[in-house]
Amino acid sequence: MDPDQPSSATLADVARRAGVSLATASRALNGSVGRQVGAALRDRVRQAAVELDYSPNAQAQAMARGTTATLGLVVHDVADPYFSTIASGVIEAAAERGLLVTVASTQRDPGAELRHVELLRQARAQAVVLAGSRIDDAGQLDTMRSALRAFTRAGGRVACIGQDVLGVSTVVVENRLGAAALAAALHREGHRRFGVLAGPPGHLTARDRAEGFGYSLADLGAEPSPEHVIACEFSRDGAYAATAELLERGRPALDCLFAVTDVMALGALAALRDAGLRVPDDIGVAGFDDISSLRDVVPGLTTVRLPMVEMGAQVVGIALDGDPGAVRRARVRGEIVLRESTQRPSLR
Amino acid sequence: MDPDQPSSATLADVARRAGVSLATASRALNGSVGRQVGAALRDRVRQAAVELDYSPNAQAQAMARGTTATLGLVVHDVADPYFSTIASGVIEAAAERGLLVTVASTQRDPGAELRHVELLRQARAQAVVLAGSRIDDAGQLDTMRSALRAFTRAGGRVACIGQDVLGVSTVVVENRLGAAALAAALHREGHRRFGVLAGPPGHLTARDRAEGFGYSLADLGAEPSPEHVIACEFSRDGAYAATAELLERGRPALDCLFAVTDVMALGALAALRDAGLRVPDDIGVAGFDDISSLRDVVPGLTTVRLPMVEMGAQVVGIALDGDPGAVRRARVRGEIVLRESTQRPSLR
DNA sequence: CCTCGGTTGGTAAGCGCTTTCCAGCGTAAA
DNA sequence: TTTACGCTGGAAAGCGCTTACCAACCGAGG
Repeated sequence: MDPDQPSSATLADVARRAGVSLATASRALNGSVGRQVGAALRDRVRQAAVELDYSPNAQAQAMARGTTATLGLVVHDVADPYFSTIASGVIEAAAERGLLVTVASTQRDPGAELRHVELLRQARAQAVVLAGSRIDDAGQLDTMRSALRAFTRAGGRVACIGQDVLGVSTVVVENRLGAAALAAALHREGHRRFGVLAGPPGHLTARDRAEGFGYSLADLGAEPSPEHVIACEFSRDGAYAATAELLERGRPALDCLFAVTDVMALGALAALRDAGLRVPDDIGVAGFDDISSLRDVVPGLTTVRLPMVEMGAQVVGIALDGDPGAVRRARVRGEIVLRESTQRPSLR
Repeated sequence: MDPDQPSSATLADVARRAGVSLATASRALNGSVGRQVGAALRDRVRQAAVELDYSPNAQAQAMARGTTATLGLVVHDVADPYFSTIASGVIEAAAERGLLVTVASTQRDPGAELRHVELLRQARAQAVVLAGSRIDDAGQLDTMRSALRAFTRAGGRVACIGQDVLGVSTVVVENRLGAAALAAALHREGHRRFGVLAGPPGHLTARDRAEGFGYSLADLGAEPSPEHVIACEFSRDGAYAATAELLERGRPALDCLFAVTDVMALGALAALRDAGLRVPDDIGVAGFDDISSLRDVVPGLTTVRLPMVEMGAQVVGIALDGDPGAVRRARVRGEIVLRESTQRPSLR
């Protein structure tokens, strides 16, 4: 209790004060399995612990027990509502299991992602959860695979949300199906001429969504023309720029623009607005994800709803439950949400 | 390298393989200060480490060194863009210092907040950062104060973002000033009759903003009438309900509605829209925070911009730098951002 | 040639816990 | 009464590192 000695009481202090052995103190406070401590001693130990304001050293416990109470979450960007919502689900599910979550935000830098997996290995996290699209780059995928293998070899568990390309347990997001269903729904509403803000070329999530959308339209005989499928950065600004460029190349006769994320759709909306086009009257816009804080935008954004909180909770289960070696998979499908942004009066 | 023995190589393994002592291996890999290891031995050790895919056990290092590389962040709700943006700043600044960030989301439960501070103490985190408004409850504040004191007594550092009421280092958000300036700006634009969606009664951030707004208006002779200052939940839905209720009580002759956060302003906008009122033509709406993903909403939301990423970075500095005992303070002011949501044509 | 300071490597003592193993004890079974 | 067994408490061996402290050994200065 010495105020200027910055270190807390140890179990040994507690044991001494309670007049018992270290073993008894440990058992009284953290009750190892199959062992009882006499009521009198137990209370004396607890009392001593309170008096000394004892706080067990989690590092020491981890060492002795050989296991930590940590789960690592690696996302591309916590500030992005998609990831922060997933993080929310992960943190909640982890808390229910008594785990603390270490969050790393890589800003889409594959190197940083790798470094964080290694850091989490050093931290001996029980599991690492990778959220965020993979990139189509064999080298990078390989490096990540071996980093993850090293992690599991050390006894850790791994799971990811997104594409099933790493050979680990995965919450597979049915991006292609969702985008295809969206395309079909829009087609059903009368849209025929589509533009696609397709995101970066190698970005698997972006690609799956763009391709699923395109394939579905092709089946319906309304495949978007290649010059209306444009790559862009995976962000609001990227979509804004791409949309602006599209408009500059002469106003295309499009019914609807599909952006592979809601955030990008927002950028498209802004660009269209700045160009003097009205949505949905002049052109429709659809997104993907159904970010909750964006549900109130006007016009209401047609999108594919992903249960992000549940996905976060689910990936924790997939990572932690079941056989350590087993590779488990869960699939989540998006739900089409049609709102005003695609309700073109002229198509009614 | 035994594949079915799930535990990684230890420093001892590395030392053995390199044919050196534990001490030398440790020094070669993590170079303790003021000690050199001969080049030949050093390389042999590094080589052995690579061959064994050695990964230092962070828990063991923490024990031996007496310090961890962890920072704890406690927020009310990671899914809320305000907090996730702050988290982004915190995580980035922490990463620059080689710290991993453990994020806890309390869902606004003061008990959970307390429990997490205790968990972070057990984890011997270098610092804990508390983001999120305090509640005006002497008992709760006291409990938190003593939890934080216990944390610092154990050698940890503490800082928070928001109100300076816990006696710890704080990034003080000038909510009153910001709200007052916003009120003045709106008054200057011609608004006179204001309504305020004031959030929950004890919520200090909500209160500061609502009061700052009201006081400023009082100075200008335009104090909102008490029945137009309504308490509500600190959420989109809370604001929606409150706005709807306000409208039900007979459509008030208001120029402008001030919601104490952007997210609440969104709820207000939705309620007004559902009631058939146009913004800004029939009534203006202003928020607070300037959430970036909301910058594209239509009508553009007048608000007070808070540099949330910077605040996150700053609170890390405040927590970690300088004298351990010192209580430091930084102040951040909001910047008024006038957009269309308050540009009432009739007031021009 | 001997001593001395500066290096570099090794030995071993922790860091704060958990848990195995053992001893002592009271009670039930024989 | 003796043997056995179930309980409870303690001693001590780690868990995987870091870091005094110590012992060689180097070349340099006396």
